[in-house]
Amino acid sequence: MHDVAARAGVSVKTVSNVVNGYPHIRPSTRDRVEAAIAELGYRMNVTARNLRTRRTGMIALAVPELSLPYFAELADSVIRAAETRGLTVLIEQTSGSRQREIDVLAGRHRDTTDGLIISPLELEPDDLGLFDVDFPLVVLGERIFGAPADHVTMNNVAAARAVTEHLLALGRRRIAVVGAHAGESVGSAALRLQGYTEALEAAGIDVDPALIGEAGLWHRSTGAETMGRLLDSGTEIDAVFALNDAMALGALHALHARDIDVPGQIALVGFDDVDDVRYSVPTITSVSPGREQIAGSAVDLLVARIAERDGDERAPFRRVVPDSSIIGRESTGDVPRRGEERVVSVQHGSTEDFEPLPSS
Amino acid sequence: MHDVAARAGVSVKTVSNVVNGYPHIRPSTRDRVEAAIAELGYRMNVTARNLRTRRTGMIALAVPELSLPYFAELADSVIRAAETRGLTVLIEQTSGSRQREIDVLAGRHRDTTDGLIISPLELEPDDLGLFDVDFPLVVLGERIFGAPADHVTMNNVAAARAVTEHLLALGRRRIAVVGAHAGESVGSAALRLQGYTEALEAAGIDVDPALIGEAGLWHRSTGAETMGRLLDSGTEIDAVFALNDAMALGALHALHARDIDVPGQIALVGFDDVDDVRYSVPTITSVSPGREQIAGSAVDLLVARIAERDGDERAPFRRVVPDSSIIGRESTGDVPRRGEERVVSVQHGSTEDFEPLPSS
DNA sequence: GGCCTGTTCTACAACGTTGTACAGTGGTGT
DNA sequence: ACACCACTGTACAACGTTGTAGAACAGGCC
Repeated sequence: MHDVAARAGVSVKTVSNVVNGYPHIRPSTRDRVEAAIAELGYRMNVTARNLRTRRTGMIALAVPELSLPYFAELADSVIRAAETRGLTVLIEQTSGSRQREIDVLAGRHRDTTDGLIISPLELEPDDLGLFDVDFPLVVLGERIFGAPADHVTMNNVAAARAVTEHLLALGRRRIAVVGAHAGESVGSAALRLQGYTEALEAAGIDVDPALIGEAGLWHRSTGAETMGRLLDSGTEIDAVFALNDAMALGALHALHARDIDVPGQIALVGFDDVDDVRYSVPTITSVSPGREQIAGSAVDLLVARIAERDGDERAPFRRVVPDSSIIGRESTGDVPRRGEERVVSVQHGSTEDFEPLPSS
Repeated sequence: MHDVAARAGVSVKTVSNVVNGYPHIRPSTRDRVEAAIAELGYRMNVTARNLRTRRTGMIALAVPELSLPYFAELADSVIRAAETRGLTVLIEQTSGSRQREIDVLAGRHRDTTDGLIISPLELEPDDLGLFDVDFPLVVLGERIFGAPADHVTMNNVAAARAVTEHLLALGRRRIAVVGAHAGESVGSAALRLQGYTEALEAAGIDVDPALIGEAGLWHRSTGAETMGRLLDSGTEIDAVFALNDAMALGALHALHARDIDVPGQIALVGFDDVDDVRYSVPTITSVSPGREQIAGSAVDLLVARIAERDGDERAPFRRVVPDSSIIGRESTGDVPRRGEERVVSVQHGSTEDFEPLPSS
């Protein structure tokens, strides 16, 4: 920058002003500076600017694992959303490690990023205090409610209820669940199970514990195992609600291994609407939680908090729930021809302010 | 850092030395400094250090899209490999845009990262000049050979040949290909097709153009379409070699839609060994290109180049080809029981120095 | 003419580290 | 007794940018 200034016959600060688009610059000066920049092939040193301005133009995204399709697609969406707002994304894999999630919240990337979007998998309501950080933060997911940070979450209960109602409407009565977490009252598992329960109760059907299949990690393998256990138990089953798509794919695998026809004998529904379920055999009906909206809202909320950083006004914490919808496919016999799909129902989202819960 | 120094009664530089583990420090001094750090809750400003040292501890990874499972899994592996070496990874999605790949090579993240690992999808041998950059660079993939940078690539020809030989050994004679790129002489498509051709010729079988299915983008959807076209063409087919797993899954979908039994009527093999093919119905035999090794080698090569930056010695450019193997599964009838898998064959990799090709 | 406002540019001092050069201090070998 | 070395710590000047304050000038208004 010094060299450019010398060559253009102006001060260093003027070069800085030109580069940053400061308006009050005589056109002739601007041209001279730009010419000098071009001739010398000058490029701004981003690190120095970061140091001086205390901004980096990067945000961190902490997700469990990219090898899980849901998070890979989420990361994809967040990166695109950030890009349109001029931000770069740094991805941190927490790998199902509680300590890694704590590290990230403790500000592992505080200096190199302007803010953090985290999708916690291991932290619990008891850890609410950890979310009281001094940098812009947006929380994703259903594990943590009431943290002192903006929150983007899915329409879990409503969507799960709609899924169950849909299966009931199709005449299914013995609806198994794959992926329950016994004893949990928060998290996707609990909320989706709640929707399931509500739908059954509304229909006057008792929840049969024999139909509730546990699965700790929500992977394809655990989905297959859990489905296998349910089938081997001898319980009568005519439909399966897998609490996410990975498990639905695993469950499908287990059903296939036992020569059970889907949807002929057993109907199957997943959750997340990842790309995979559109190409499995048969294709799987799933809940589309509004991934683009989740990513877009998360980035927007974070950008707003980053902008807020300079002043001293703090907007109230905000919770965003995007619209979700059930995409009917072959596994529920919802489509006339193979490969087709149709929106079976839509659950409307919402946006609201909330008060953080006190942390212990 | 000033405050810490004052509190500990030492100079700022001494604090710096303590933080950076400089050995010649009296234990008592070290203790005082560490106590002061703890009391004040001091944390080093990474940006300032980056500016001063011209190192960031971050590397960039440029891949087409995270929503493609192969790249999501690759990113996962690279992140883990980098982590064990104390590096953080910045992911750049090039989204199948030529311009984005050029931007990254032009040094979009030059200041914020210490080096770049790029997996080009759009750049061609004509663009070789773009790879002559002044920062540490490692190239992945089969599109670019001879660039002035270290290169990690798969054992494409050998693996494809082995796949084809395996299908021949199983008695298949009408082996279709899904995903060919007509007219290309570089890239995964050309190399894998070459392996296919070599195997057929070695077996004294003519290559039938009617069996070669084109597919531009290697997605599930294109795999399904291409498979559909091949089947509708009426050509006799008893095996399919999909040039990647995404297309294999799409092809499986198309086969299922026509009630064709796999492997009864048609055997199916993919390439990449992504997690998906272990849970499809049936499970799909695939080439495992050694993803962990690719990621590990790429990071190692980059780390070596980064270390080289200070001195003026330059090691010759290096090409690493990891071992690959064929994992036999249900789609080729290679396993006795459902869900099992076995290594059908292994192709050994190599490491060699090479001279870059002249760029036009 | 004097005052004010707006434009254009500059000088200086940060931002928070680390590299360099050097100054003590104490021990060792001759 | 002296030179020499290893250890321990310090002062200063960078790294490359931007915020701040203000100078110089022009034009408009009373």
